[in-house]
Amino acid sequence: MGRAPCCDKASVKKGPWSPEEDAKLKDYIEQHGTGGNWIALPQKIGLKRCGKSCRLRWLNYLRPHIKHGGFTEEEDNIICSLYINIGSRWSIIAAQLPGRTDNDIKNYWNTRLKKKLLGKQQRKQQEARRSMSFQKARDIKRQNNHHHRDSNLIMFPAGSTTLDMSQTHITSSISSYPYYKPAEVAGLVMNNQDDDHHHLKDDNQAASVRNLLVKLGGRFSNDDHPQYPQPITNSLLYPPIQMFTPENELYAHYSSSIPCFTVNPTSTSTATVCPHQLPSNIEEGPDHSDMFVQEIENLAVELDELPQQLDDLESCLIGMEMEMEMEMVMSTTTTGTSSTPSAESSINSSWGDMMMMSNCNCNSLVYYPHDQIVSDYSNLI
DNA sequence: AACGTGGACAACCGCGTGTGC
DNA sequence: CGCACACGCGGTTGTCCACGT
Repeated sequence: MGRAPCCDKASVKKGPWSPEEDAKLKDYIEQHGTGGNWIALPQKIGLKRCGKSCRLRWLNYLRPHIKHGGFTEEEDNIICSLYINIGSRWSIIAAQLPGRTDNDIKNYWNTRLKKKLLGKQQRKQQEARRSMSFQKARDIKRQNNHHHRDSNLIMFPAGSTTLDMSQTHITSSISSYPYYKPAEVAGLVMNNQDDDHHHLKDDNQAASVRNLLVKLGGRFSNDDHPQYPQPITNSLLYPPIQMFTPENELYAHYSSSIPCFTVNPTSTSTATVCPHQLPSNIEEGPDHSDMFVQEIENLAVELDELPQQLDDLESCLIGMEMEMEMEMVMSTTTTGTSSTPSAESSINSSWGDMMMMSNCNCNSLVYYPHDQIVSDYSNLI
């Protein structure tokens, strides 16, 4: 049992409207109105059209004061702004633009505006990445120092060695730097209006993003470290003052750092994704397929830029190693004590091989071995 | 000139919602 | 309350046309 059809499909005409049909419909409605019943209207006029089709034709084309094409810059801005805040609710967006129909705006968005916006974002991202790649590595070091002051814990990769830095007597000479936030670097932290639409979709979006990242080979810091139990869904979304949609957040983090990504700069949960971990068969959810394709394309762009960024990071890491060694020497000299052999060994063997990623709440830091990333990238190309 | 391709736009379809009985 | 019906919305598909080969 399906839904009853609104009209006899066999006897109604489909396809483009002829000028004669337009004239009939327009004349009738201008003289008599719609009569409050679109289904009965075509029979009254003698049109072999479905009532819904008549309504659509009138609303989108024949109605007075309808504008077609020629969207202004101001209209573009309004559409973009509203889309970012309320999503694809075209009728609401159209209500803010006199003379524009929802169908028109929808088509305009899908065919032009979306591409225009993405192009702007990508250019912005590339500029931000280039100017920040060097600064990023320095911030990493500073963040580690900051983290040291806060929790005295550093989480290491494979084997998950946990150092209690309070026992190592290593003091930081840099103590006043703010935490590194990838999304701020990317310039994509956007102000968000308090909007029900997002609150309604928050949990689903968070779950979708998390699943997507996991499918991409990502993992969450609290997956490995259950000693830091963290709520996943809400932690991806707050504070609510910051914009969160799968599109811009994924875009921001896939594009803002290599080769690991953070889901949300303010989250207590960190996801890291390496391009080499892309599985061969990805099953994305139907609701994010467009976004997913876009992210894959973004990753391809990222891969092109990896060599230069790896060079930059390598240079920084060498500097960081030297600084670290000097700090240890100075600390040993000034305090007359040294770190425990095991801790010192872990530092020396791991520090230079790390690619770091951040967690702004500093519950844990997640690292990827530098050699592995270089090796995997070489295999990829 | 013929053909293929992609973009832009128009129209359709299915489903959720509101309303009257 | 439940049902039937019409409306409205958003996603999808179809059609036309410009452009490149």
